[in-house]
Amino acid sequence: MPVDREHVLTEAAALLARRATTLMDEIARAAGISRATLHRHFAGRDALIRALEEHGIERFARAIDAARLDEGDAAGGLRRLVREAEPVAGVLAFLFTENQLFENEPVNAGWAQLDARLTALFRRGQEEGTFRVDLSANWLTEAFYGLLGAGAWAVHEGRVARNDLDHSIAELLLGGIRRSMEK
Amino acid sequence: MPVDREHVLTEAAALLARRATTLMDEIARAAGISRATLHRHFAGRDALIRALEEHGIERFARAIDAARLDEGDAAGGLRRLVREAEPVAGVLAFLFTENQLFENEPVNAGWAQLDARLTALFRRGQEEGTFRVDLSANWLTEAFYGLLGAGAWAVHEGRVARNDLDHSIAELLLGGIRRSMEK
DNA sequence: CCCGAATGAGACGTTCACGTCTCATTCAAT
DNA sequence: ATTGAATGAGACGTGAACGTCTCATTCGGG
Repeated sequence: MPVDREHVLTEAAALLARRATTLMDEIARAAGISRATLHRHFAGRDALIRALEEHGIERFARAIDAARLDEGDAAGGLRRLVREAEPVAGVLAFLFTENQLFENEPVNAGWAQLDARLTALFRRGQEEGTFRVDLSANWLTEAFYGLLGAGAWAVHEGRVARNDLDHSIAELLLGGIRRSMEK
Repeated sequence: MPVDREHVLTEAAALLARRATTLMDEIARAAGISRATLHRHFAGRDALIRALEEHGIERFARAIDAARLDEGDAAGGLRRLVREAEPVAGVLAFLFTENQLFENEPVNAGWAQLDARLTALFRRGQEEGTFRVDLSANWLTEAFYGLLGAGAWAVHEGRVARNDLDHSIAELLLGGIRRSMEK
């Protein structure tokens, strides 16, 4: 059967996110293929990482598109974003935690653009008066990545049900831990 | 001059959190010592990682103690915890993101205990009625680590001022992004 | 001032994962 | 059934980082 490139990248991201030194052999086995085949599809470890970056950035960009951040109120956009980005969370977690990889790389540009779109969403919410202004849009962007990564990991470890993930992330981000009267 | 063990560990954590494959030589240089001296103080790379785990767990345990999680309401405890844990955030970020290191390790026990203390705090808040119950205490614990790590990273990258970090983390966790009427 | 301890610089051998290659086997399409 | 492509299993050489060691130098206490 032909190798499912998408599947390989997903498995690789899940492993690499939590142990950047994961062996090529382990990645191959996790993806259900042999090390030889892994090398046939990705020229080497570096090429695999690059593919991971490209793949993650592209999928996340599509998720942002699908979330239609400009429509409706900012909170709704954020909820849609969480839902759309959830399948990419594992890859994003890897790129986010290990993103010193980009140093002096052109890939950086693509990443910065995605950051900018997120930041714009938060800024819009602040300007519309629905998001608090004592937390900077930059920080909210970072927090988004952090929570998404933590969520992906929690699901992977079985501490959170995958079905609850969207709700757990979006609600914590929007409403916080404290019980609120206005809901 | 004598080697400042604490300083070496802090620098090592900062580098390793971003790139787990950081060379021993780079760690040594970042700490301002030679590779030879680094090896004189830590038997090897593994020993350095172990020391990092031990050090991080111990410092975080002290932070939890200092936060007096049992006193007052849960929200206050969480605020104090964020403040006390902030100096350890860099080390914790490394341990949290790279914590597949513990597999089948006794160190795991120490971690589990810290986790339990955090989870207990969130559960207490839920039982007292001040924390929402639609987000599990386990998830809140994971989210705490995620946000702390993201915060440490954001400060390191200059996207958030260190002075704002406590407030940024604690307020986002407690109140969320959405502007609330009840404050 | 002297002496011991600690450090820096660098050389050296070893280890281990990587990347390449070969060969047998399986799979899919015709 | 046949053929070509893709895969799995495994061997092999290479390279880079590691850990150890030596020697000169510096630092700090007596």
